[in-house]
Amino acid sequence: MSWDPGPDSLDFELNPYGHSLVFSSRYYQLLGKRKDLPIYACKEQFMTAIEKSQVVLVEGKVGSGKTTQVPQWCVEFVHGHRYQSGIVGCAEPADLVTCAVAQRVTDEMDLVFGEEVGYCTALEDFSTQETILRFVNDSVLLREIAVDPLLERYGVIILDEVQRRTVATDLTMALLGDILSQRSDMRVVVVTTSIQAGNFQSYIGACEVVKVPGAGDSTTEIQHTQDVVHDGKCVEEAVKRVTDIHANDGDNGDILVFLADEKEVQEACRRLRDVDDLPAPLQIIPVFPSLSHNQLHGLYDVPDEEQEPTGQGLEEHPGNEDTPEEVVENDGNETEDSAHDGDEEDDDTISGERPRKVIVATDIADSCLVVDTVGFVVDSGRVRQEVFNARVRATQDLVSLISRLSADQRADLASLRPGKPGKCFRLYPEDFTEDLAAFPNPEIHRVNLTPWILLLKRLGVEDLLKFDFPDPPATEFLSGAMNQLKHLDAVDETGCLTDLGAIMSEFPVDPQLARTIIASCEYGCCEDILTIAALLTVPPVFLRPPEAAQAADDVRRRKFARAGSDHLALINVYHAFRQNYQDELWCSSNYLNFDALRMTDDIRQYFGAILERLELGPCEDSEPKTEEERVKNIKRALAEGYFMQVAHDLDGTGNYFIVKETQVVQLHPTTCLDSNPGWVLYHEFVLSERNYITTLTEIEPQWLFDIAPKYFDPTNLPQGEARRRFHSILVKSELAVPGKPAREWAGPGVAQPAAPRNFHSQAGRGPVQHGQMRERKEEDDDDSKLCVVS
DNA sequence: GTTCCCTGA
Repeated sequence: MSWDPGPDSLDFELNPYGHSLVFSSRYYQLLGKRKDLPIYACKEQFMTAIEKSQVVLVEGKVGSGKTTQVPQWCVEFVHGHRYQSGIVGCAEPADLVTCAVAQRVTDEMDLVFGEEVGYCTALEDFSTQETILRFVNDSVLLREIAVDPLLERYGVIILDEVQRRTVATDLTMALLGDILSQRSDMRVVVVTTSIQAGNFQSYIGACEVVKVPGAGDSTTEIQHTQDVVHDGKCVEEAVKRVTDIHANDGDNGDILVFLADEKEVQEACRRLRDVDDLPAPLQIIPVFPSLSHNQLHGLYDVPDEEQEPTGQGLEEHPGNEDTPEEVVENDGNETEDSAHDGDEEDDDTISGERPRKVIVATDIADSCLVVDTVGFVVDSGRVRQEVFNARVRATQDLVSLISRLSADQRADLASLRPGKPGKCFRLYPEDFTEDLAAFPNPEIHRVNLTPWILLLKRLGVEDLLKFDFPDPPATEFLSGAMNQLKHLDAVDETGCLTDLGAIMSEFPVDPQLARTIIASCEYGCCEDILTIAALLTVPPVFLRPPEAAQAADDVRRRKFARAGSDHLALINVYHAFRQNYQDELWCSSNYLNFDALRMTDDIRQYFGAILERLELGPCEDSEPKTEEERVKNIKRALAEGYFMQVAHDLDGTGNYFIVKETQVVQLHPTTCLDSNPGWVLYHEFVLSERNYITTLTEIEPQWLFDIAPKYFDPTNLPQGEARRRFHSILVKSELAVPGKPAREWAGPGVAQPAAPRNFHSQAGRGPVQHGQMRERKEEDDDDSKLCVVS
């Protein structure tokens, strides 16, 4: 380790953690601000608590400084113990926040971003062996448990924003209980805006509790509308409210607007830019989760070169800063990873009068991103969330009302300016607040659990009913997930992980897709399936801007459509993108998402590296000889994973039946299919105005018997058309045993599950070894063994 | 004749 053990107090003049031993003036400048944070008064209490207790629960309102200060205190703790138990890991619920907080904390500690303090998200690992404080995305931490079951590199784990109740945080909290019992030297710090949001105290049991007193010197005045504002009117109403505030409320605090989703945010920003009779210019800043952290332009004031005139010794922090009036809790300080690539931001600066900011955000800004120059909040009270319908196994994106906790947090954000009161305008009537749920609904209650359950199985959880979930999901969710995993042969009849399931769990994708990737080795179409898998994993590649919808449709169908398969169309897009030198302009003129396509290669190579590591690869003898055979093999490989997601044409009118669910669905209009094939496999079933299945490939029903004979045994199917059809297919196929009545076809010896396949994997070579996950860069260079597709 | 993606890398 490259730092010297030093004094335990950060107030000492030498930096105990960094290479350069003397603190910069910037450090003191930030320290002054840190001392004003409400949480600063709790430091001693916290340090005593963590010495004494394995688990510390910290509760504090938004803006109290929890997210930036607690990790630093934990570093002091592990430093004091000479890192004997490990370093500090801090789990955050979103990538945007993970990186932003890491940058801010690096700055406050006067260290080097990516060295002593680093971060790790799905896409990036910006940390080293020397890192002592590592911010990680919560699902990345959960996956780390698979390779490091006792999380031995960490002496302290911080779970931040626990009240958001992401699946990954919930599961990690449950698993940590077990880890702590085996590691008496480890500490866990649970950080939340509200202990009540999950009965955390009774869930955790014995622990020390640190409650941060409220800031208290200013409160938010809240106004409600008289009437309900309907979904379609929210954007308009919010824009009107912003222009009103700007025209009439002179104290010039910034304005923070909460809308339901990215689409509304973009729409509101567009309208605000179009308003032409403003008394003074506004700086419009959209914020939503899929922004990359270097797109948070202007959220925090960034003087860049123009530092406060104090600046000596700031070389280590090019571009990192913020103004004195800003405290950032989780904040992203602005910018772009200066440390990554030195990208310069030429934002407006706050020299003199800066324009008033209007930050238009989704719920990601409820608690994770704090801007303390805000004086006005406009809250639509809504959020768009994915809701999984376990009965029909379909996702639905619904706009729902936020919880009272979120509503209160949003209001609190209006009064973080020292000594100045704030105002919150809620776009809903006052009596609505009584109908709001008190706390956010845990995500584990509303998403498809199949991938998460596979991960738990991989982590050695035997009995899910006995697993200590903070809030157990409905048994319907658990059994639905287990059934899917059984059909996929990922777990056996007794619920134990199979060898195939262990292999599937290596892939950071849905189990169906993992199964398809593995199957592609047998069908000699790895390269094509890896391309499809990568494209199904990145954000949608086809764009459809409202003003050019027709043109986008035309291009998609003319240039990329391929008979009978949207999946094959994706392959066409990928190759066309490469043939056109991965050109951004080419993408926009073809209505393709450049950012998504640019990510595809990395992900594709990563999946390929997993196959290699597992010693799974294309079988030479299964290489397709003809184009026709190649297409057929791709489709069959898809069917190996997605056989539970097939639908058949009911009557030639475009109404399709989902085989097992007796649901009638339509093919989504964006499909490239130009006719209505008899049988299709789909990637997703979305419930919206109508029931649609999307990303489709035509298949032959006979394949389904080969792949999953038991699943498609007619006697297991509901009464109806699908059953009749399978019956007749079966009669024609050689599987039919003459003279036996149909209902016995599923009997022993006739339609057994497919024999376990040889996955070319060496027995006993299962789990990933620690560290392999990040070694891919080297591996990738010699994957020449995988064939290249024309 | 029109869903949005919190996340895995």
